[in-house]
Amino acid sequence: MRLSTRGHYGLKAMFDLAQHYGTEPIPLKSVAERQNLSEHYLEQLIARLRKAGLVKSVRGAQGGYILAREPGKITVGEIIRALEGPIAPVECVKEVDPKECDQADYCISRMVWARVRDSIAGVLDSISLADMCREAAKIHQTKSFDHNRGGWTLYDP
Amino acid sequence: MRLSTRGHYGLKAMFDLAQHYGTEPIPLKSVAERQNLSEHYLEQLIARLRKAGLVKSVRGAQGGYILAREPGKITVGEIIRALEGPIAPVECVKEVDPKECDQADYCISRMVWARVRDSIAGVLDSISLADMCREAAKIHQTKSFDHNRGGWTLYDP
DNA sequence: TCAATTCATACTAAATTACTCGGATTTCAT
DNA sequence: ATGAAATCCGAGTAATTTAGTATGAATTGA
Repeated sequence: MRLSTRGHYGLKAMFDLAQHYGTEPIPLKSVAERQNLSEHYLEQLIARLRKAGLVKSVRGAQGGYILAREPGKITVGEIIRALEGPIAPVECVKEVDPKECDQADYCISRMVWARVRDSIAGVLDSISLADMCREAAKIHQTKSFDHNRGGWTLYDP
Repeated sequence: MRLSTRGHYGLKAMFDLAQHYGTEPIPLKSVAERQNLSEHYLEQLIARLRKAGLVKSVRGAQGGYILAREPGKITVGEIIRALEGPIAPVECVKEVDPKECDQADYCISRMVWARVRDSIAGVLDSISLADMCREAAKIHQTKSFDHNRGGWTLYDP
């Protein structure tokens, strides 16, 4: 029940783009460095995301990638589906074009997997990139608690 | 986000044993036939289930397998963990012994996967083999609705 | 014009999957 | 006792997937 690195790394990259949303295009190189990923591998992942219409590219020098929509309007579910295909613990309960076996309508285990699929999709579709950014901001605040002063410090990059 | 056939087939086999619970030991051969699975492959899967204490074996002629506990006391979650290992969409949120990366405590995508893991575990741990048997009985009833008589027929094997 | 970038395709080593195969061992039934 | 029915065990293997790397062409701002 594992995600491949495609979904894992791809989400990291999209989160990185979300954190820089509203500025210039972000080159993959910097995404790869910040998230500690292979740039060449990321290229392949972002190609899928581009084809799915989740990011836009700007070619040439000073080019890079920007989210195709604002972070609040892109869900983790869309990202994962673009990278890994339809959510499905087993083939016969794929969200689109399921390959049903001949016992499909009385196969009980199939119902279990359909429930798992719905539960996964429910979580992924309920989280947007904006949610992740908010979470990151919250954590950053916590981490900058100043133990010497015994109080909160302002984040000032 | 796929389950391997281990979990998929293994659950089918356990469900089959559950439907025959309380009788003689069930040989793998018959399980394999009913569930349409390779007997040799099932042997490997059931070995894991036995080592996990979920089934008991009876060796020799007229031998076979029986559930180690009644179907109501065995959850799908236990079965899947025995066959596939700890539930974890990504390594860093494994239920036991997670391999955390150095950014573990401020990695936001990690939190997403932890929520997915909990959601999957929640579903799997909430379904017992007895639940599946009840579901099967319900469906069988529905399927034997007699459209000619316009009423329900009794199941009489 | 050059350096930074995206874009596209092909290749590959390693791991995993989904089995098969062969045989040893145990035990019931006759 | 013997044979058939079973579990048990470990090795082997073809196909697929994974997680990249390699190479180079095309695009574009400074």
